[in-house]
Amino acid sequence: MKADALRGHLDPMILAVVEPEPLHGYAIMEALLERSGGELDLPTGTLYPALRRLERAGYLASEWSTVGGRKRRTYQLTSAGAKVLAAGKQEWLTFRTVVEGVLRPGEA
Amino acid sequence: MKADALRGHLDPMILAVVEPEPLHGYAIMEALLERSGGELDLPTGTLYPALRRLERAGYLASEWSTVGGRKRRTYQLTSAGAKVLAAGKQEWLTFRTVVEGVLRPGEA
DNA sequence: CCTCAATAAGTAGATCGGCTACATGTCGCC
DNA sequence: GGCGACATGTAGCCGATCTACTTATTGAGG
Repeated sequence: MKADALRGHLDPMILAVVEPEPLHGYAIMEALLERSGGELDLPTGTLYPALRRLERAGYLASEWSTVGGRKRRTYQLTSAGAKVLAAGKQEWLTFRTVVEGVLRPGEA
Repeated sequence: MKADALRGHLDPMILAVVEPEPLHGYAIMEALLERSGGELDLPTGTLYPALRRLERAGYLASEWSTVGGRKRRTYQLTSAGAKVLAAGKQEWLTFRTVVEGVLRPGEA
């Protein structure tokens, strides 16, 4: 999967995995990997800046903790983040309709 | 629809609209607009550079003509372009599976 | 004991595609 | 004459994602 296909779609995906329960960065990586069937293996240089961006935007809130001697920063969805996530899901449906309307992917 | 959501998805869409018949730039814009239900209104500053990029890459071939005093550059899909288009359609299906696996868009 | 993989979080800098804004010119209609 | 649709193009900005790097702890295996 090409790198820049992700552009603009990553944010809602991150918000989606922290929706059911707060997770720390590394766990978010693993959750994305699992939910995508192993396709979405984000480099840390993508994920961590993205998390900070989403926190600055007010869509995530973070808290430090220490588990087994390792420091974790756990992120949870804010109410603003929940709204953005819902909007993102709608936008995805629109985007999908647009692409498939143009691509007609059935026509191999 | 956010601007950079298009990243990496525009190329196959352009190739798709010239697949059935060669079209000139302006007609490609209109075709994309129509096939997308009015959602995909590309600025010329996006489309024309993209066309040149696709031609440089060998996926499109162009030819000038004049119709009603207006100069047109008509693009047609090359065989290399057809392969890339087919691959792009497959990649789209993968991408869609990944996003929906993570997003679970049904869960509003 | 030492090394290496996994866990955990981060930064600096490059890349590049789509964007805004601008430039050029024709045609047909009012 | 002027305006909107037709038609093509360039210059330069923006910013999300990437590569490559750094730091640090824990636990397993030799």
